[in-house]
Amino acid sequence: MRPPNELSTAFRAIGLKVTPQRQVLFSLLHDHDGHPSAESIHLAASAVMPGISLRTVYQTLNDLVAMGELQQLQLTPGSSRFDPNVSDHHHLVCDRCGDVRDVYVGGVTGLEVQGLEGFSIAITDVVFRGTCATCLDGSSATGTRTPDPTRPT
Amino acid sequence: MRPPNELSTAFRAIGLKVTPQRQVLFSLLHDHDGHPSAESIHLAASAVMPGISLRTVYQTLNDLVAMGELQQLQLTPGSSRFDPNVSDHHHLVCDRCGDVRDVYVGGVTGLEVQGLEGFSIAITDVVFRGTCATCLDGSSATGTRTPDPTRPT
DNA sequence: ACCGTATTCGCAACGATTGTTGATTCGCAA
DNA sequence: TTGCGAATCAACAATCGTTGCGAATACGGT
Repeated sequence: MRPPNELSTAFRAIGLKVTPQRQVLFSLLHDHDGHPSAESIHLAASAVMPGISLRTVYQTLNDLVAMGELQQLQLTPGSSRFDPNVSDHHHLVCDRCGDVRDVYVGGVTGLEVQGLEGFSIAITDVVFRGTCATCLDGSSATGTRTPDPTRPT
Repeated sequence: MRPPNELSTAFRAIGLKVTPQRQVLFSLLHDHDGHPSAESIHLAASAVMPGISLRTVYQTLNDLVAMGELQQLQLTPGSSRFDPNVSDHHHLVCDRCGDVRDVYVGGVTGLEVQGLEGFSIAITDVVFRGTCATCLDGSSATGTRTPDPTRPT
């Protein structure tokens, strides 16, 4: 994501207004290197600007996604996550704790794809799923993901 | 996915029962080469067995996923899709019509990943996003995806 | 055939996200 | 500086996809 001041200009350029709420979000997202959900962004924004509406957060996130300043990720069932990093990178997803991290991957353009049949590729997303170092250490100590309670163990 | 008779055996082997509803789903999914949502599976099942509950469809889909007979995909916001093809393949997603197709990709193991830091990779998913041949032809003729109605054109 | 237990179904509930409406405020171009 | 249109908020309601719950039913090992 571009820095707040550039985003302000970009917003104005397409007829969107730069409100205090949006500025708070700009700055929060710009300084964020994780993959927050809308809910957690709202939480963080509320700390800085009490009373900011969740509705407003969604609105602005959608605008940023539409402008290509933010990437919306669907890595797990449930909520979307938003990635302020729009450079050419990919993702690591921990099956245990649900954590998401960025990785840089070489050789993506060298993938041999069979069966394209006229499909025009715009973006290639690579997602590695497995277990993160933290979860490997504690081995089930730090995991937040709960197992299926409907089936016996 | 394995054929219905093998699935029946597998279900019994782990203490799950083989009901008429499940047999319908087994056969429907086995003969399916697409990426149906739970809803559309329920629709197809209803044609064969009127009155089958959506709840039951979800239950069985979850069981199949847990057994590794079915792959659950999160490719777009909204509903999950289920892929009866569990062989080593990847996906093509059309941004316009939302269609999903299987592709076979070579060179995945040759990807150079930087920043793993102890992360243990279990699965690598590659998703190509772009425009399918059908949507390229008609160019907006066949697309089902609707643009954002809240913003002027 | 019997019986325990899984399964079914319908409905309610849930989390995530969007629509609505109306009053109020506020950004920003002219 | 002024005026218009946009944005916000509050307060809900609504939607979508999915799961929890409880009573009735049926599978399948013995």
